[in-house]
Amino acid sequence: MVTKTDRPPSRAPRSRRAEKKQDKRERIRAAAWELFTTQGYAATTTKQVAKAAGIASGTLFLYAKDKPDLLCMVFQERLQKVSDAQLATVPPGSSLLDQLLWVFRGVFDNYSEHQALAREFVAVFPGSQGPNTDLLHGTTLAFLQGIANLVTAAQRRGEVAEEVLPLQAASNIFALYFGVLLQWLSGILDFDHVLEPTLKNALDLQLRGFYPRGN
Amino acid sequence: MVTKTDRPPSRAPRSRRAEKKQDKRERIRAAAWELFTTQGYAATTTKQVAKAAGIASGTLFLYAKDKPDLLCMVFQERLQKVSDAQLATVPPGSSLLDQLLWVFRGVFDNYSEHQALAREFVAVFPGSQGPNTDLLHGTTLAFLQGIANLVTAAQRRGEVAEEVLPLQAASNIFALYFGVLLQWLSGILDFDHVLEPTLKNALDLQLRGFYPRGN
DNA sequence: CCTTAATACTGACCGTGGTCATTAATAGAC
DNA sequence: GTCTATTAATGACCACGGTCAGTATTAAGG
Repeated sequence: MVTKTDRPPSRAPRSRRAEKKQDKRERIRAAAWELFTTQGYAATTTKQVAKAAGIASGTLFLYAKDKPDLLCMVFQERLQKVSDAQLATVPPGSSLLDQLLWVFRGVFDNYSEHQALAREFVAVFPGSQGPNTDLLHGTTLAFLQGIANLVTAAQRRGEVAEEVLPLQAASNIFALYFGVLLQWLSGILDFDHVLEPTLKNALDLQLRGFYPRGN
Repeated sequence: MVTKTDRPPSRAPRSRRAEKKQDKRERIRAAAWELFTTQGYAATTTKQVAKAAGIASGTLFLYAKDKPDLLCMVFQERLQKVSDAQLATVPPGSSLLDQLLWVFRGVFDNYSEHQALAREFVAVFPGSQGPNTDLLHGTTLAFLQGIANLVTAAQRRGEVAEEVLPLQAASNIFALYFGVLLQWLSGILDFDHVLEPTLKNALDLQLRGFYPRGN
């Protein structure tokens, strides 16, 4: 019998260690999500998360720099998924505005499922650091690129002027989205008004600048 | 002698209490600023601030809800001043873009004088609550209105289309400014590039949408 | 197999922000 | 002035996030 544990890690180092580490990561993420959503972020102690994940209290901080970074870990995965899902299913025939609203609707809906936690997240994210926060920044960048791609496509359709730089446009759009997100989660804005008048109006005014000049 | 402590607080209740309270507020603000700027926000304990202000540790939390709110207290005053100063001295003959850059230059310069602390501030501000944070929100609103006024003036000059809503415009502009601020203080952006290419480009693209449509 | 180096995990420990029962100060009524 | 009600200030106290010296686990070489 030559089989069984034959190929020692040919390239992908599925070493015992790496496997266990990945396992723990997942357990931590799951435990944090569960506790944060049921008890709230502030009311959950890091030691509770550690215990629920089956690790010692100090071990947690080998996987997240601190509590904020832990929260980012949880959201990184969710945002990654939504962002990919929405960008992949953009209605092809629609205007750029409608496509953007489609994308952001997905994101906002995702946040709204756990509004309290989302609130903590946006409160914490701008000042957060650490490996998971870095991951999240990467996700955000990919999202930005996705929006830029929508702009490029709109240019091909002649819907947007050639001289508009797609990434610059995406950056502006993202800033508007983020501003509305902050307003909503600070309680200044009600969820019912987020997408429909508020974000739409903001984007409308920005997109005015995209159209080919009326010559 | 009918003088001396004659008028009992006719309207403005300059009661002994209110006076002392105001005094303490100032002492706390001064102490916090001094310690935060010299030692850093994280390295300064609330008890240090209390001691430097000449009050007991617990008293501090009668004037600020928590440490973040204390930081907001410090910045509220500074931002109020800069914002007023810049809005009051806007170059009258310039384009809207130049006026906006004038205003934001003042704000950015102000932040850059204490970059490390500014960083902590923007990290903490979005999630902050409490009386001082509320004050700061008021200041921000006034600033927004100031920008809206610039837009209105530009409309009178025919530089901006009539159908653009000044407050909507101000809101979009502010979102762009805030985005750049976050980028800078997260280290993504160098200060030398903040105003000149980055913010200017963002505003340029937004202002395109303001101009009266061609023809 | 054994040995050694490297990596991962542990949990007692510490300083902090923030609370709250208690005490002090002030305002107003008489 | 004295008494009482209200508001402000105090600081001992506590739970938490985060650290780190010590221990266990795994990988690699012989």
